[in-house]
Amino acid sequence: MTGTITRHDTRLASWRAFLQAHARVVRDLERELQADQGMALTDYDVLVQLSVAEARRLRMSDLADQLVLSRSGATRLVDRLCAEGLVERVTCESDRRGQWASLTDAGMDRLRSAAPTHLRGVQEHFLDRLSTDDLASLERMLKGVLAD
Amino acid sequence: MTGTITRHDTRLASWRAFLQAHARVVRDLERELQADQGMALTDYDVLVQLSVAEARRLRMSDLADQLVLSRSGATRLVDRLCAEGLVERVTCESDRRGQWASLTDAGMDRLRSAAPTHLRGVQEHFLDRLSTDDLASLERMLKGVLAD
DNA sequence: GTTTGATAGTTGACTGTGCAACTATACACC
DNA sequence: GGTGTATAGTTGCACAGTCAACTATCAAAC
Repeated sequence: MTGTITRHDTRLASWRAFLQAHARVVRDLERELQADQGMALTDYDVLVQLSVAEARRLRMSDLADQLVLSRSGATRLVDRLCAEGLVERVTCESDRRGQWASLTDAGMDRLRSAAPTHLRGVQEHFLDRLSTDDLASLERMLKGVLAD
Repeated sequence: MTGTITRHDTRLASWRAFLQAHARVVRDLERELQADQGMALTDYDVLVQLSVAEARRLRMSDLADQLVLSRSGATRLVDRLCAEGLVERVTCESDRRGQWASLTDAGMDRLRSAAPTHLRGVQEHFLDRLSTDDLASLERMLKGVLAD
């Protein structure tokens, strides 16, 4: 669009802040969730995605897309959660190649009990540091980054 | 600060956009840098950090902090870069426990040759999708998130 | 109905990263 | 000067995630 930038372009400061803020906040949330709930952040994310999905289930590929994870990554993640009884696999009737990852009641309970820790963290490390207006513009900007 | 939030708080949309935007952009940059330059994004980040540091060197712990990486992670990362000749370890004279990770000339060259690919990606996937004003507010907001 | 190409998901081999435990050095205090 | 505590960095071990190769199924073309 504009000409090529150099390593000293001042706009890169925003990019670096973006990277660092993400890394720090996620690292802290990860540690807190692990310490208080013995749960990995990715596992939590799966439960959230399934909990808001239609019929509390998602095709493996859609889950992978939501989590920005490779398909094999999704396979193994769901493997682990199945072993814990939080998720179950259901073969898709209309497309026999496919699998639903479906949230069990135990999974829903686990999500409910882990949520307070996680949400408190998100609030403390992220939301409370931004004004309501800021949060709105942030959402708008990042949706622009995500577009197409 | 404000009362505890629930999983349905509307402010969480900003948080989710933040997570997804980060994951998508970083995944794309990672793939492009790997494909075009055979280099991992983390490796690139090390070279950048060292290149802008005083005397082009950084103590292991400071490097770990900059990269938001564990100390063992930094050790192994520097191990790999030393093996490639892009970085070298220098024992710190004033504190014999310490090590400097120091950018070699080869490392500087490698950075210079990889930069165009990376910067083009950052521009395309991130910078060009935001206005100059947006980038400024973004930087301000994220520095607030990083504060203290 | 068979062939051809695309898609869904899993598996094997490998890599990167974290935590906990460890070694070595520094610093403070008696 | 010796003792105790903190800090810098590395290593063992475990585990999560990626890419490439594979199997099974679907859909289209003929």
